[in-house]
Amino acid sequence: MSSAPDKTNAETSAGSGWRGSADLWLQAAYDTVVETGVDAVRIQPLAKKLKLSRTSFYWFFKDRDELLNALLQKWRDKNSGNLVAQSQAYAETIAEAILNVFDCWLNQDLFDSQFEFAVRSWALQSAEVAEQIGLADEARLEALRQMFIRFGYEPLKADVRARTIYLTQIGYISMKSDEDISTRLQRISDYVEIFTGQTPEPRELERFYARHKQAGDD
Amino acid sequence: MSSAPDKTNAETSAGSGWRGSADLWLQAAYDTVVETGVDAVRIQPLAKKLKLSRTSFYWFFKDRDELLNALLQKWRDKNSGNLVAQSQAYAETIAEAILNVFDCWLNQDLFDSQFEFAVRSWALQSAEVAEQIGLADEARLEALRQMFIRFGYEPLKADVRARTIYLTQIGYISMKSDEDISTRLQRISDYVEIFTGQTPEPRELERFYARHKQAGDD
DNA sequence: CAATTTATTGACATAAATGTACATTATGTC
DNA sequence: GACATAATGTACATTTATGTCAATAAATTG
Repeated sequence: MSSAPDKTNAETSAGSGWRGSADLWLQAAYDTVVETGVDAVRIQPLAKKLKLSRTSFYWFFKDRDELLNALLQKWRDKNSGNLVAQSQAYAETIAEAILNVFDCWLNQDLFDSQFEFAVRSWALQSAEVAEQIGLADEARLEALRQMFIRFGYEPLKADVRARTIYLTQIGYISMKSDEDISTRLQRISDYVEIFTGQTPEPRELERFYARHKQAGDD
Repeated sequence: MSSAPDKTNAETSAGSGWRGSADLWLQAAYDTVVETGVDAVRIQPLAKKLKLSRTSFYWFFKDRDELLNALLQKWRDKNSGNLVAQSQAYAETIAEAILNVFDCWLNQDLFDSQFEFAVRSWALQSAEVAEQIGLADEARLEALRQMFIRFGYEPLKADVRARTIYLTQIGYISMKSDEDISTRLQRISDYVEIFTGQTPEPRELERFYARHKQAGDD
C-alpha cells in the first residue's frame, strides 16, 4: 500500500516523454488476460512485450497482486454498468427493451465479451474474483428481471425470462462464436420472439438494424 | 512417446499393492482442474497431495503434457457423448424431448458441468483445447437442432431454439449457480415453455420430476 | 527364494518467475 | 544549467516448478 509512490498526477499516462506508465502496464495486462488468461499476466513476459526492464514495473505497482486488482477494477467499471443501464433504457414495448439490451452484445464499447470470459475463468482460482462475479450476476439479473416486470410479466415468469436472456449471452461468450454481425443480426428477430413470447414489430427491428449497420460498432 | 513404459496391463488402477498409478495421478489432476483450473495442475503440488515423490509421476506419464492430454480425453469421453444421446432419446412431444435433455443438467453422471467450465477456461491458453471445444459445440448443437426438426420446427427456427437451449446451459455453468435441485425444478416448466413456445403437459412434467426426486442424482 | 517387473525415491541440473537494493539516466522546472 | 523527481536498469537472493539419472524397494512370477 505505502511502498509504491503516488501516481496521482494526471499526466502520467499522457504523452510525457517517459516510456512506461501505470496505464501502459495495465493495458498490456489487459491484452494478455483477454488473449491467454490471468496466469499469463506475469511481470517478466509483460516487460518483454513492452521492451522495458522487468523491475521498472515496481515503480508503478507494489506487486503483481496490485496489478491484478487494477485489472479487476477495470472489468467492473466497463461491463457491469452498461448492461444495467441498457436494461433500464426507455422503451415502448418489451421487444424494444430487449433490443436495447442486445445492443450490449453487438457493441464492444458497451460490453467486452472477451474480457468477461477471461474474468469468469479467473474466478476459478480466486475466491475474491468469484465473489465479484457473483455480485455482478446478481445485479445484472435483477435489472433484467425488473425490465420484464415493468412490462407486466408476473415476478416468477420475469425471473425465468431474465435468466434465459442473460444465460444465453453468457453462454454465447463462452462459445466464442466467430459469426459476423450480419449472421447474428439474422437471428435477432427469432431471439426476441423466444425471449418475450411474442413477435417483434418490423419497425422495432428496423430501428435496431439501423443502429448496428453503421461502421465502428465492432 | 517411447520413454514411458507401457501401461497396458489392466490391473494398474485396481487394488494392487502399489501406491501410485496412472489413474491416481489423473484423478488428482481432475480434482485440481475442476477446483482451480489447468494452471494449478502441476506435478509438484499433485505429488504433495498424493503424498508421493514428485518424480514417481514420470513412471506413468512422459511429462506434464501427457497428463493434460489424458485429462482432455477424459472430458471428451464424458460430456459430449451423453448430451448427444439424450437429445436423440425417444420422446412423444418436443416438451418431453427437451426434458430428456434437461436430465443432463440435473444429473452429474450425464454431464459434468464443473469439468466443462474448467475445460472451456483452459481453451484460453491452448489452441488445441479450443479446437476440441469447437468440435464439441458443433456436434451438440447439431444434435439439438435435429431434435427440433424432428418435431416439425422449420430449420431456421430449429437452429435458434437449439442455440437458446444450449447457450442457456453453458451460461448456467459459467454462473456456477448453487441453487439446490428443488429450486431448479421449480423453473423447469417455464424453461420448457420458453424453449418450445408451448406449455408442457402435466404428466410430462410428473415423469420428469419422478426421475429426479430420487437420491443420488447430485 | 530368486529373478523380474513395477514403482518409488533423492540427488542433480535448469528454467522462469518474484521482489529488493542500489546505481544510473532521463525529464521538466526554477 | 542545476535540481529534484520520475523512470529505468543491473545485480542479487529466493521460490517454485521442470525433467533426468541412478540407486533402491516392493510386488509378482516362476
